[in-house]
Amino acid sequence: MFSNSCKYAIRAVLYLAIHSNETQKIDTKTIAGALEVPLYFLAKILQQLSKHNLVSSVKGPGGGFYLSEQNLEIPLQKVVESIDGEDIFQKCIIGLPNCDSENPCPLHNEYTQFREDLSKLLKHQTIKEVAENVDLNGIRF
Amino acid sequence: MFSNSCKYAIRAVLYLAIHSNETQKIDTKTIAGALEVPLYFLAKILQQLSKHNLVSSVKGPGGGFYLSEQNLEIPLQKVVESIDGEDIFQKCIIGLPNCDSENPCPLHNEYTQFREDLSKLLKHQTIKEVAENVDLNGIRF
DNA sequence: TATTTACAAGAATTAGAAAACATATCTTTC
DNA sequence: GAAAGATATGTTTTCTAATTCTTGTAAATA
Repeated sequence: MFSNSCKYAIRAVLYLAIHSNETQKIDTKTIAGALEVPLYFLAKILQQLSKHNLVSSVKGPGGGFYLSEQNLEIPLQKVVESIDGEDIFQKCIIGLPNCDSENPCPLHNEYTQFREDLSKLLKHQTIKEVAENVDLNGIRF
Repeated sequence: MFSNSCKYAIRAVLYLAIHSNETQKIDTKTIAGALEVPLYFLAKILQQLSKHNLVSSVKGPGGGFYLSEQNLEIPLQKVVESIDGEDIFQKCIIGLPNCDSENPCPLHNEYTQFREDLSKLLKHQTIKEVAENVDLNGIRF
C-alpha cells in the first residue's frame, strides 16, 4: 500500500507531533533511534517533508526537526501525498487505466469502500488529532 | 498494495476464467495481447501459477493455458498469496512489527476493517464466482 | 562586538538491492 | 518437426541505502 518511505514519514511525523514543539527540537539521530529506522534514509525523507513545509527545522546546535502549530493542523494525507504522490488513492487496485464506477473492475466496489474509510481518516483529521488519539489509547509507533 | 506481478496474475486468471475451458486453451501471446501487458513477463507469472496448480496448461500445438473445473473452485486469495506471499494482508499498514488489536497503530482499526472486507471477497469467493460477477455487470479487465 | 568553532540540516552523488521486463534455449506434445 | 510451455539467464529500471560535502545557526571566546 504505502512505500517504505511513506511509512517512515507517517511514523516520524506522529513521533514529532508528540515529542516536539517550537522549543523542543529533535535531531534525526534521535528520531531514527526511537523509530528504529535507517538514519540516512530517514534524513532524506525528513528533508522532503521539510521542503514541502510539512515539518519545520532549524540548523545548528540545539537544532533539529519539530512541528509548528501550523504543521500540526495539516491533514495526514498531505504527508502521504508528498511522498507517494497524489494519485496513490485514485488508482485501480489491479492497475486498470480506466476503472471507475462506470466500468468497475471486479474488486472496484470493495476497494472504493476502503479508500473512502481510510481517506476520511487521512483527509479530515489533522496530524494533531491523530496524534492525540495515539496518546489516548497508548498506541505504539 | 499488490505488486505488478500480482495485478497481472489476477487479471490473467479472471480472463482465463471467462475465455478458456478444458477444450479451449489460450496461449500466452493472446492473453498478453488482450490484457495489454508485457508478454514475457506475463509468461513467467503464468508459469508460477501453473506450478502452484492454480492454472492448467498443455504444451505443444493447440496447447496453452486454461482453468479446469478444479481451478475455478479456488478462491482468488490463493492467486494473490502465490505471487505476493501469504502475509500481504497480515502486515501493519505503517510497518510496525508488533501492531495488533492490543497495540494498534493509529491506522490499525481503519485498515483492519478494509482487510476484512477485501479478505471476504478474496477468501470466500471462488475465481468462478468473481468471474461470473464480471460477466454480469459488464466489468472490464 | 567580532570571530571562531561546533553542531545539525540541506543537497548532491554514489552504490546496492529488488522489481520489472526481455531473450535464448530446452522440453514436451501433437 | 513445429508449436507452445518450462527453465535459465540477462538487462533495465526503480527503490532503498549510504556517503560526502555544503550551508546555516548558535554558542563560546577573545
